[in-house]
Amino acid sequence: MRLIVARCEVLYTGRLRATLPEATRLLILKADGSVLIHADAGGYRPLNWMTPPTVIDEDRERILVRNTRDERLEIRIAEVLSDVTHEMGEATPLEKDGVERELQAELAAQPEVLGPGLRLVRREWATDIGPVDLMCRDDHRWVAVEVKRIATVDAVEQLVRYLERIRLDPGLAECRGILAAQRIRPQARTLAEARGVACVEVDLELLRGTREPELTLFAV
Amino acid sequence: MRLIVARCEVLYTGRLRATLPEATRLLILKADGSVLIHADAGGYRPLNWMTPPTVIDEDRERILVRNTRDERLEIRIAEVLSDVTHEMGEATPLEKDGVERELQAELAAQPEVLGPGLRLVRREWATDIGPVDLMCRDDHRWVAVEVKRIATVDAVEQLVRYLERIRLDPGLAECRGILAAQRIRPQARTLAEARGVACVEVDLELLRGTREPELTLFAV
DNA sequence: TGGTGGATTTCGATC
DNA sequence: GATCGAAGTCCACCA
Repeated sequence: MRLIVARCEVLYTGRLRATLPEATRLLILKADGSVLIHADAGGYRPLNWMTPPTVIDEDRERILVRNTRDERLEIRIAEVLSDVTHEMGEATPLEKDGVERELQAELAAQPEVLGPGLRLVRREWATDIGPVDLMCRDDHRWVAVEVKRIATVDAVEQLVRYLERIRLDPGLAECRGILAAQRIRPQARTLAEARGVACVEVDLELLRGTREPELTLFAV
Repeated sequence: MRLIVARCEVLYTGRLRATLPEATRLLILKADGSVLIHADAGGYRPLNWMTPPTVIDEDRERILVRNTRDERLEIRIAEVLSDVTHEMGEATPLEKDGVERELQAELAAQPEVLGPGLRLVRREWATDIGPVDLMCRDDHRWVAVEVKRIATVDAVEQLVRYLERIRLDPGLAECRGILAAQRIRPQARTLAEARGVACVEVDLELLRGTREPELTLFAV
């Protein structure tokens, strides 16, 4: 990894055109061909960047980065303040503990929190336009469940599309829908009501807790 | 801006839990409180990060970053290979030339590419659920246009929602819809057809060119 | 401050 | 390779 601190001007053309007037910035050239340009503020996203694969041409005044899709990042160097290279060794991947995925797993394990008597029939129930997250039953009807971390109107419409398809099957014509999410936006709630879809807000921490009662019972 | 190259292990808890096993990485501590952890590969996105506002506690073995929403980034330092600070001065903002925005501007300037006789009435035509990108007319009817860079089924449904609202006005009851995009996904095209919405794929470079014909006529 | 929609979204799974 | 949905999405705009 090469780290350059330099006064520079930057021009990007590709999916859009963008220019950065001359200022001091950090340039990161990664081993895989990634090039990032960071200012000393502005959060986690670079001002400009180019993702691999790239070809990098460099001389004293300019670093030109190109990729295979006609995108072009030109860094015009006015003054180099620092230019160091570090060997970093191999990359170890990030391990994450789900989000929507985990929510879906918890709800699959305890569907009754979505409604009395609800039991799981299948996760990822296939329809011809894609899988519904959970297919369940209660004592009377089939229930299709769409799981989101944050549910917007899009989630409602996604579920409604699935329901349209599911109900084409005579045996599933009475299938109802539940939108389950950690958070349901007001517009989504309104649309869901209009479309006859039920909304359930669920608390992931709580779900985790109810599955391992011994952990919460003896917690201080 | 402070740049630290160190062997370290990282733990994030907040919206999810994530761990990074010990390896050599670049730590960036920005003046505004942003903290980024980058590997020597993997494109423009940090492995872990924290966006401002943050509180940073540091000692020899550990950097602990917290924000106001119970998120927590703990960097356990095994060995510091480099630790430098650079003054970067104030940030000059990135100037960009649209994307969807520019596409919308080009189509507003030459709506006839969307259909014969089409003329612009208003950009950002207000409805009670948000603005339609372009409202036009041809010789017979009103035409609502939704502009996207890439159009998915969501774009079709967004336009259909607008049309529902627009047609409530008796003078606009006959309004038709056009989905205009650089690229229209097959599913979007299918749904658009089912919903009676027209699709037009447009080429931004071509639009730019047709507006400045002298540039293309005399190009080598 | 919260909601909504765009992004050079990126990223991954799946077909 | 194309497509579709999720993301610690982030981010800006607007009420």
